[in-house]
This record gives sequence, structure tokens and C-alpha cells, in this order.
Amino acid sequence: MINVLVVDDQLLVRAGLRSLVEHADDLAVVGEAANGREALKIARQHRPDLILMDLQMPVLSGVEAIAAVRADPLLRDTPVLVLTTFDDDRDVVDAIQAGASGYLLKDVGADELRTAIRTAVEGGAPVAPVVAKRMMGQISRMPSRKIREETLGDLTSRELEILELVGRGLSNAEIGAELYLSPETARTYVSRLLAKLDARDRSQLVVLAHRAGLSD
Amino acid sequence: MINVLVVDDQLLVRAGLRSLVEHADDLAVVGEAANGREALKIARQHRPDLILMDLQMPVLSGVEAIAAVRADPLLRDTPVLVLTTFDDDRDVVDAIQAGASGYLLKDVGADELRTAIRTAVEGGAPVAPVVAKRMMGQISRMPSRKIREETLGDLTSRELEILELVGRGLSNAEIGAELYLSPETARTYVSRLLAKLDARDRSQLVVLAHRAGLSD
DNA sequence: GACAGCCTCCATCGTTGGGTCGACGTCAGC
DNA sequence: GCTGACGTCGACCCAACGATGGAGGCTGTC
Repeated sequence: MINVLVVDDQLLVRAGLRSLVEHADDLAVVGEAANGREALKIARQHRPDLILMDLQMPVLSGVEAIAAVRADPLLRDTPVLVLTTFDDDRDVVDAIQAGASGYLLKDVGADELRTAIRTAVEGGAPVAPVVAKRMMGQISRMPSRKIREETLGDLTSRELEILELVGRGLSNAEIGAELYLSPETARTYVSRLLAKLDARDRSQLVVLAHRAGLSD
Repeated sequence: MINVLVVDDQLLVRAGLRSLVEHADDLAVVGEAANGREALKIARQHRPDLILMDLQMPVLSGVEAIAAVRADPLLRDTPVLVLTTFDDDRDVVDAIQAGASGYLLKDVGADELRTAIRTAVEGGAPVAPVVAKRMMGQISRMPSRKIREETLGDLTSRELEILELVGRGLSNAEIGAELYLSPETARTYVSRLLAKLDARDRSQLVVLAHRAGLSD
């Protein structure tokens, strides 16, 4: 039996969700909350298996509430399934970074919602196709392996090491200390990197390093 | 009627997919291909409404094939739905950056697959919950608005402008030229930024700018 | 009017960075 | 054994950077 906490500031929506959720034998609503603060309080009391949460709420927004859940030692592992009306890029990214376990829109079908709840409890991340499109848009803008290999292709492994440290903002002396080299050697490498990568500054090297995804 | 091109290097899988897909009245398989090169050829001939593609393939991998589809003026708008066995972070990111329209795993249910095909054709992005979890993991590692506001909170708008240019690797003189300032003024701002953000180098400023997501 | 905050400019001085050489050692491969 | 690629170190010199402290002007607000 999966116990669900329903969080939405509109009474009507909560009622609708309750009837939807309880239509299934394996699902039950153990509480309702009208805002983030209430949600946290009730969640700590009832320890639901999943929190179904709207984002637009007074007092404590959905995103803040999700972050609070993830920060709470008691609730840390409770999946939070976002169920909201909009799919702004900003909302989606914020919710995910706050620690959401899934992201559905309110036009979701009844069966879909129930399936999503089960999926989230099992550790999966149910996401509405429109939202997934947003997510993919974000990922498209990330540094790609292709760029990495194209720009860093003919660097030796040692040069890559140095570039990575330059990309962290280290000075030549610090790089030398980090790799047990003399500062002069570090400078030699940086000079070579500048020539190879057609950069003028070490700060341009930093830009390249980040563009190539060397920051991870 | 939605015409589907099935791409997989295993005959058996293609046969299975064909029977699954054609089980619905509104779906039809208009072609099969065993690798990326074939897929492109047949796609150009038949102009399917959707391409169902495995990633692991000889000759031309799935990711490469997707990129080729997106680069082809005739096929540019044809959705490519990835259907594969694994969900490596790398595969997922590569496929998305190549231009995939969705990402399913081969343990998908028959109904789910058919629904996903329709969703993809309509412009949505069907994604398996496990894959969505990977995607969310990627997005979690991106620069967040929170960090941005925390680190850049008490900067004036002008200072932000300068920081953005520093983050692109410009020198003081270039910043001055860009903003119609004297180089000395640019230096003054950079100095202030160094003090405010507790950095020592302009290269550390570049790091901060990128961490805060000022590169977009 | 006094004041604070912001934007703009400048001069000086020490430090770092970067270009350009050259040198030595190692190791793989022909 | 020679060559070439790589890694390491150093010396020279000039340009850029960064710290510091100052200055004037422009907005607002009290």
C-alpha cells in the first residue's frame, strides 16, 4: 500500500486528486496540505511514501518545499512528484535541482497519474513528454563529448592535466605545486596550451576548458 | 496514419517491433534497416513520419545516424525515437545532443511503445522513467539560479556586465572597447569584482562566471 | 543642501603572465 | 643507434594584470 500526501493550494484540486488516487486499491491519501509549510509538517507526522506536490503555492513554494524535504533527515528519501500546470524551463530546472522525483502536468490522465506514482516510489522518474522535451533542451546546451574531442583532440595527457587545473583558476605556481613541478614547467605547458588551442590568455583557456566540460 | 521506419541490427527485434507496431490501426511500418547507413537511405526514400532506432549498430551508430538525420534537409523534421537496451549517462546525453526525440528502453510495454510513437509524432518527448532519472541527474549538475543569486547577489548591473565579458575571456582593453569605456575603467571594475567575489585572478572570475551560469 | 551609491577615469608600482629561446632526459619505434 | 615525441627545467624580456588611492560626475533620498 502506497501512502500519498497531496499538496495543492486549491481545495478542489486536492479533492479531485484524492478521488483519483484512492480509486486504486494500492494507493491511499494519508494527508492533504495547502502550502509548503503545511506539507512539511504533515509529512513529518505521517511519513508518506510519496508526496504529490503543486509548484505554485503561497507561504512556501513547491520548489522550496522540495528542497526542505531533501534537507530533512526524516524525509530525505521520500519521492516528491511534481504535479503542476506549467512547464517553464525555469520551473522544470528549479524543481529538478531542488530534488524532484518526477514532473507531471495537470492534464495527465488518471491511469497515467497512478502509474507515475508507482513508478516514482520504485525509484523511477515519471516525466510528462512536454516536460521531457524541456529537459532535453537543457541537456542539448551542455558541453558535448564531440566538442570536447574536437577542441582537445591533440593534447597530450599531461597537457590535459594542466588545462584542467588552469580551468579551475589556479596560477602557474599553484599548478606546479599541485603536480610537483617547478613553476617554470607549468608556465611552459600553459604556453604550449595557448599555442595549441589558439588562445591568448589563460582566462581564455579557462573558457575553453569549461566549454569542453573539463570542469567535472 | 503514422508510417514508421524500424532500425535495429537484429532481425528478430525488427520482426517483433513490426508486429507490435502494426497491431495498431493508425501505425504502419514502411521500412526496416539494420544499420545507420541503411536507415538514412531508406528514410530518404520513404520519408517516414517517425524513425524507431536502436543505438548499438554497426556501420553507422545510432547517435551518428540521428545527427545525420538532423543534418539532412529532407529528414530534418522527422522525429527519431531511440529504443535501446542500455541507459548509460553517456548514451543518453549523446543521443539527446544528436537530436533524439525520445528515449525508450526495450523492456517497454506494447501499449506504451505505441503511445510513445504517437506522442513523438505530435512533438512530445516520450522518455522511459529510468532514462528520465538520468536526464534529471545531468540537469542537477548544471549551474542553478540559486548559486547565481547567492554569488552574484550584491553586484551592480554594470559589474555584472563586466563579469560577463571577463567570463568570455576578454582582456581589460577589449572590455573597454566593448562597453565604450577606457581600459582603466575596465580595470577598476575587474579589481572591484575580484574584491567582491573574493577572487585573486581574472581567471578565477571566469570560473565563477561559468559556475553562476553567466555563459548563456 | 548633504549624503550615499554608482559610474567613470587616472597614476603609480610591484607581480604575474606569456613569448621565445635553449637544454636535458626518457622512451618507443624504425 | 637514431629520430621524434614527450616531459621537465631554466633565462631573458616585455606586456598585461592587480592593488591602492584618489578624483569628478551623476543620480537619487532624507
